[in-house]
Amino acid sequence: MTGGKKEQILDAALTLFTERGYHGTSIPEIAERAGVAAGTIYSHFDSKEHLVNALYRRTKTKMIEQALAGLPTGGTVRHQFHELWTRLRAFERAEPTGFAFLELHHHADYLDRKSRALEVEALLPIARFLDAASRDGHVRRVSAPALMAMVWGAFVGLVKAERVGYLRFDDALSDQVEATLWDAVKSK
Amino acid sequence: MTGGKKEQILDAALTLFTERGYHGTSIPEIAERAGVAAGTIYSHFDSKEHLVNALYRRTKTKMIEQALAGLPTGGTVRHQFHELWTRLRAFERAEPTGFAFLELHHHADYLDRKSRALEVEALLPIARFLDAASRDGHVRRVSAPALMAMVWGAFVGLVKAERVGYLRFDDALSDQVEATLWDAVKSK
DNA sequence: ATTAAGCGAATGAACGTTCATTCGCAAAAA
DNA sequence: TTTTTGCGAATGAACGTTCATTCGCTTAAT
Repeated sequence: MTGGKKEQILDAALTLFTERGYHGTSIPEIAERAGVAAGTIYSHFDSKEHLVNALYRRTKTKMIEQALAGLPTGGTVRHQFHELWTRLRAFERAEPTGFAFLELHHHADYLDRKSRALEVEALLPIARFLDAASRDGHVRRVSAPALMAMVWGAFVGLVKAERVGYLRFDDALSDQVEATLWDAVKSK
Repeated sequence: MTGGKKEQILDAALTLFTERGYHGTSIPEIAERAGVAAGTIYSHFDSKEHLVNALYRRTKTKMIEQALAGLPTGGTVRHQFHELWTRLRAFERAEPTGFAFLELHHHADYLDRKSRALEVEALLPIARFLDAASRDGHVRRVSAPALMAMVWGAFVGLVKAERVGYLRFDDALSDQVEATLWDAVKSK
């Protein structure tokens, strides 16, 4: 079976790209951490650029499946928001390095067309949710992209603050912040 | 005079480090963009690492002076928040590349002790503002670091969304978002 | 005439990538 | 059963390139 080593390489690359960035990580370093020879990486990926794109797609797809796809369309808008928030946080808890990797490599210029297409696909469920909520007058009269950027930005801000040691993003804080942001977003 | 070329080098480095990252930018590239020889960079900075630290400090100091230092301590808390928001946005408008550079290089491992000390110094005025507001019961009973991370994160989220073309962060939107965030933060 | 500033070719280390070779194992031959 | 053959996966030394940094020289200033 060939899957074993390929996964090892992707896992090693995830850690190193997240810690030191794409250009700050060398192929020999990835090979060493993965426990394979440098040449082996090239029997699984055409180039360093193909590797980072494969990793980006694997990680982003996981996030879409676990956090964004199949959000409930029924129930109250508040409940839908709760579901989105909870799943997003669950994904970040389960895959903190993956989440950080996606943030760090967002719109990087070595991402190819296929990877960029995934970015848009990820935003679609949120955009649909906000559009529906806006149409029904449940959220503030602020443009959907702006609300999205605010809420997403706040979430990322909290995750980064935790990573740097400024706070602990535990369940209690998550509930408080969710309530705070909903208060900000909901129509008055 | 030596200042002319030094500034040119710093300006070139700011643009390139922001566009391609620290490891993605070479010294010869910086030299070419600055219109100086590669060797000249080394008569102004000991190394690439010293250069990025000098640039970080120059940029962060500007942001502290223009946006964070000397915030009003009198007046209503709402007015203080308005002042903070307005100055932050003014700085980002005046120096978009500088703002992006600081975001990108936040807590990077090639920053030295002096540079990291500036990060804390930058946060002090905001922390003081939030502590005072919290003591007087004007803001939500959520920890100050969490409120800070949320508001800062939302701001950064909007700036990033604009850079990528998802929205236009104009005065009207800025006012709407400021009001929205204050609504979220203020005590109920 | 002396000094300082700037230059850019030169340097060695490290990079991404290649490729001749080896390895481990399953199927075929004995 | 034991041996041989064949093959894809894995290896790591070696390649050309690019990197950060140095240094002997030229130019300009005093």
